[in-house]
Amino acid sequence: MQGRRASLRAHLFDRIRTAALDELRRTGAAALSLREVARAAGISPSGLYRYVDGRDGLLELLISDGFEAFGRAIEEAVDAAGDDVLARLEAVALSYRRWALDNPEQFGLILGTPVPGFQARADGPTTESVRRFAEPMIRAVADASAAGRSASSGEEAVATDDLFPFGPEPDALPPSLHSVLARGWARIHGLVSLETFGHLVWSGADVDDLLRAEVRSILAELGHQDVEPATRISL
Amino acid sequence: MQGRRASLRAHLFDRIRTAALDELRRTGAAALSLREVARAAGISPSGLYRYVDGRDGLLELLISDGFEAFGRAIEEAVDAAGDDVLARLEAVALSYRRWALDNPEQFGLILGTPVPGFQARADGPTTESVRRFAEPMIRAVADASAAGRSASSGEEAVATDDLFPFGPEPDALPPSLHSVLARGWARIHGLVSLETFGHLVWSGADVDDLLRAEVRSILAELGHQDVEPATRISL
DNA sequence: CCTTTGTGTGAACATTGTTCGCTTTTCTGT
DNA sequence: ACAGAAAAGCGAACAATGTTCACACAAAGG
Repeated sequence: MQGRRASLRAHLFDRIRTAALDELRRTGAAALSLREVARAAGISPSGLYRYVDGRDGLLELLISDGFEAFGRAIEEAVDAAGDDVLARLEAVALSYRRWALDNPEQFGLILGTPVPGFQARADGPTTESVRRFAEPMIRAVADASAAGRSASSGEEAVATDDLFPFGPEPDALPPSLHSVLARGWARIHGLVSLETFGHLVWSGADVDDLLRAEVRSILAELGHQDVEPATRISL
Repeated sequence: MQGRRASLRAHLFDRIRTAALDELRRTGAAALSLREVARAAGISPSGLYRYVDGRDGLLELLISDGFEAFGRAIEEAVDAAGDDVLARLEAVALSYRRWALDNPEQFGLILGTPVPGFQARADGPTTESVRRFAEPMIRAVADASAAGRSASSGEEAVATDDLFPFGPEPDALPPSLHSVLARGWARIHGLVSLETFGHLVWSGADVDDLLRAEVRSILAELGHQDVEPATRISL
């Protein structure tokens, strides 16, 4: 059998993966101990270096996995949301929040304060994971943008896939989408990260409600007249 | 002289302060070394414990100082912005961004991923600093909200100070302000934190422009008809 | 003046990340 | 099939970290 070594290696690598994730969940990224991970995986600290390039390598693995899982969660939510543009965008926002609250340490690791020494290399696995993470969100916003444009101009709606056939290359985004995408993402991420990191406790607000308001506001600004405007706040 | 000891102590404490801040700026919060701070301050590691409760104490000091400085920067900007509600809110957003970009490590420390063991005690200095940090932003939003209400209803504008005489107690905020405050802050913070942490490089967007658009959007939703609506994005 | 209180030191300990030789196991080419 | 190459894992070692503790010394106060 050719794969005796390979299969053992794959097995151990999985044990390391889950051990690292457990440790991250328990103690957080800043306090993540390589030796502890090695203990939990049943390997010597030095042996870990055959699988992962030191502590930073461990973090890179966790970051990549984190983006992957985060993207999958969003994708599943938006897929389950049906065809309505509003429902899909709402699914993005609410699943974004839920995943962050359910995995605060991972969320902090991948989108919070960057770890000091670490910089994702373009060839590393992180880059691809980030692409996969961003795709469902980009799609939802692009759909909403296209639909809004046709709704406000009375034109025929154009299939988004024809407009944005971004495949493997992520640079194929039309620049006009950049700002609306950045603003939309930032609105969701702002609320969610503030809440996840504990800075929104003073307001007793239901963050899900705030997110829904933001989604409606985004759609309204994109030209969707059908969606009721964002809740007008009166004192 | 009664203050021989006290003045020496105050002097050394200042050296520790600046040494810690330097170290934070250089290496980041996660890699902040108590021994290095002690070296830079010209004191033994154990001697530091007479001034600060270990590494967490050092972080608490830096967090408190960070909120303080951040709040001062915003306050100065909004004070220099004149009386126009739009200009003041824009000053909040733009100074928020500038301070974050100028002090990324401090920004990450106080508003990014929380440090694992640390939790601000209600009696600690952090609580008061946070209050001072939030005040100028709250004021600007409250003013905008009040002005927007009177503008859309045609009523006489009411001085904000009469409406919200929040003094020392921060709980005196009217609950109706909570959601608009949270959403406004989140929009600014979302853009700024994403940019500061390096997650907005793909969009070549000018974040200042995005922030201005958000400020206008907030004002529009608060009932300011005079302000031009947020830039309508066309594909 | 003598006691009490505070200040800073140095040695010690446990724990961390990382490197380096060494042994043992698996693969590979002839 | 078997010798040589490659890989895997281990344990010892090293520097550096946070924290504690007994001790020496300076200041304060009756």
